[in-house]
Amino acid sequence: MPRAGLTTAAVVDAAAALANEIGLPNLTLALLAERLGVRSPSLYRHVNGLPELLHQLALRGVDGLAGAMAGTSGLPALANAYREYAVANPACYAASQRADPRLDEAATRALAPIFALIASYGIPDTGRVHAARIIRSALHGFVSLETTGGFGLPDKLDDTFALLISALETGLQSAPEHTRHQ
Amino acid sequence: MPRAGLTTAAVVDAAAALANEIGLPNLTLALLAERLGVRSPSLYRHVNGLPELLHQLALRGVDGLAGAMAGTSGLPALANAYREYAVANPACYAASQRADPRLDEAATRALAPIFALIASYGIPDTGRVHAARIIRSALHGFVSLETTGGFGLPDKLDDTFALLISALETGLQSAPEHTRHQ
DNA sequence: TGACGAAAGCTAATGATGTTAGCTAACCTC
DNA sequence: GAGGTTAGCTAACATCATTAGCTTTCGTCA
Repeated sequence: MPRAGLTTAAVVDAAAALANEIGLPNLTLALLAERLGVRSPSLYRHVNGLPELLHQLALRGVDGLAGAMAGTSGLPALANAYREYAVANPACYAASQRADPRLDEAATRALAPIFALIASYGIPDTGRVHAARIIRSALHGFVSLETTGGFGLPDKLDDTFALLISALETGLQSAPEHTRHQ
Repeated sequence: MPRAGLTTAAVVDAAAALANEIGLPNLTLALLAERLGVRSPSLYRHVNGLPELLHQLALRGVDGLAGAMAGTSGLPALANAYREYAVANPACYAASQRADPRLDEAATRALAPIFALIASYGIPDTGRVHAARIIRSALHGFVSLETTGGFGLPDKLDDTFALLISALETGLQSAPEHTRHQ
């Protein structure tokens, strides 16, 4: 019997692809093993169980998001990069949204482009955390609803997203006055 | 052996309470049965399996959200009602966000207050679907991040939410011009 | 080239879960 | 108080994650 020649990276790759196809909640080690032409206990040579595999997918999601946003400049470019990554990798994106202390470091890195953007808006220090949360809320909310089919008909979603971005820009520019109030 | 005296409503109630405590993904029929002092097969007398139970929770979430928003007037009141319901019932809220054709009717009802609000903003017909999606994105994004612990420290989250609402109002008021473009 | 050791993948087995089938006894009704 | 309905039970099965331990492949080094 020939070997499958798996590696940790190959297993996580396959898991990401499979989860993106069938949805993260439907990802099972049994399915993944079948897809890889292997029995499920064999996966434990490369990945330390399902929770660990999910953590790897989450890491991939956070890093992928960070990489997608890293090169951008301006809110529209950043927002489009965020959305494109999430739509192309819905399972990794979903995995990355689970709270996990081991993700903190990568998450901070992923947030850097957002904070850089905020700084360029001239928002005072005291308002930056708020601004970052607002941007994340808008982007995550839209992307989450889009990838889970939460919007009814996906008609003209691109237009909605463009409007969301411009509303966000307008809203953020009006924010500094408010943030000084607290 | 005395009977537990369960009903469908009691089972769903307990499931909602339990799921709100331990998180929707951790809800299991075995745990629910234990909580109710009953063996898990007995639950099938009242609920047709786990998927059906999750559907009931989703229905509860949608209806609860609709009820919370129904009496409000103005975006801040609507937004606060939305957030309060979701924070108080995180599992039902999470369940309600799964795409499910059987939820469409209730979902449409739940969206009515949002469309009523939008109409009062004087946004033209062509922009209302966009505006509704934008409001849902902002609210769902914030609430989703809050309830899953997605924001790091929950410090001053109330302030962030207030700022999100005012940014949303500002952004929406600037939207009509854009919506006419399409 | 050939032996040796690490480790990839296997089978067997265990415990948790959801689910179905069928039994029994508690309750409601007449 | 008798009889039927049905709530809750036990037994059983399929699927899953996971562990233990065996086998055999493969790289390495004499």
